[in-house]
Amino acid sequence: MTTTEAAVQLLSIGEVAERTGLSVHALRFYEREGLLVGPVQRTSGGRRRYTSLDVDWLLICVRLRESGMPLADLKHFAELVRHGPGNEAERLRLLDAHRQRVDAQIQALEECRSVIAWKVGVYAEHLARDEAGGLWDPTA
Amino acid sequence: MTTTEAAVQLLSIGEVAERTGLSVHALRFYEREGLLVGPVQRTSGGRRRYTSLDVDWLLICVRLRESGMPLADLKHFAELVRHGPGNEAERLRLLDAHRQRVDAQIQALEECRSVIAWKVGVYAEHLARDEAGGLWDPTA
DNA sequence: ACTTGATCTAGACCTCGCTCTAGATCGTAG
DNA sequence: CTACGATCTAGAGCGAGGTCTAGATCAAGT
Repeated sequence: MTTTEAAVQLLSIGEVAERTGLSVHALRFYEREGLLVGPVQRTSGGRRRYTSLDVDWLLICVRLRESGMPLADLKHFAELVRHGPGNEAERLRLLDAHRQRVDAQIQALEECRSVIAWKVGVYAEHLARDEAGGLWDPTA
Repeated sequence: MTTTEAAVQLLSIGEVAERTGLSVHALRFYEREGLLVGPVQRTSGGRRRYTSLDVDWLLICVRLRESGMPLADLKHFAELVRHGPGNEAERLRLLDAHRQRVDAQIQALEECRSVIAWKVGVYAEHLARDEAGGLWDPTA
């Protein structure tokens, strides 16, 4: 037990695709675009080997993307992290700003949801009564 | 008081843009794409005049778009409405399916939000203590 | 009549975020 | 050794959803 850590779990691009939900194409694309924190290791033959840290970062990327963060912001965040300690305040600002946007998004969606639900109700009631006249009034 | 209804409120495209938040370009685009329920009236000179029903429909469109409904679905919905009564069941299905997607979206966003909030907390605490070592661990 | 600003049409163009292709190479199983 | 699937690079292509341009016309103020 000297240098050989029991399985440092290096994953192929295909395996990472499975665990992150990103396609292998997207993974290569993200790398090209500078969205990763560090350079991905390679085998002697040139194949990518991802560490679990790489995967963790990608999982965070997935969450941020799902919640609507543009790739440009993600790239900015990755750059901050890449440049190491000293810019945590900016990272915090970036993330917190995004969190606020997510909050706003949730609120907007909830408003939409209630408008839609109300309209669903209108149709449901209409169908229940089987009234065939006087539609269309878009407001009711 | 015979035929002259007191101001049927016909609006120009610019006014409609203001009240819906859509650009005039987008309004013309939506029309071309068949997203409107009826043909928009025109002045003798060829300028569009929107009724308040048109505006109400557009406001609904805006909500549906905001909540992620693709233009194709919106078009489908518009077609159903255009073809008049008799297909309310399908309209209901369409809207209700969308409502379910919105619910799922809200839930997903809430999960993202909590992941982000947690990470914000990590940075905030880190900054509060002013510890400069041992970052980066993407999981913590 | 003249100027100014809003609107008109048709169609080119743009950004975003991937996705796909071609053609070569790697690596493992038989 | 041979196959075969996974991966490699560089770069083209795509779908969604508008946005913008050019050049003409309309309408209102002076």
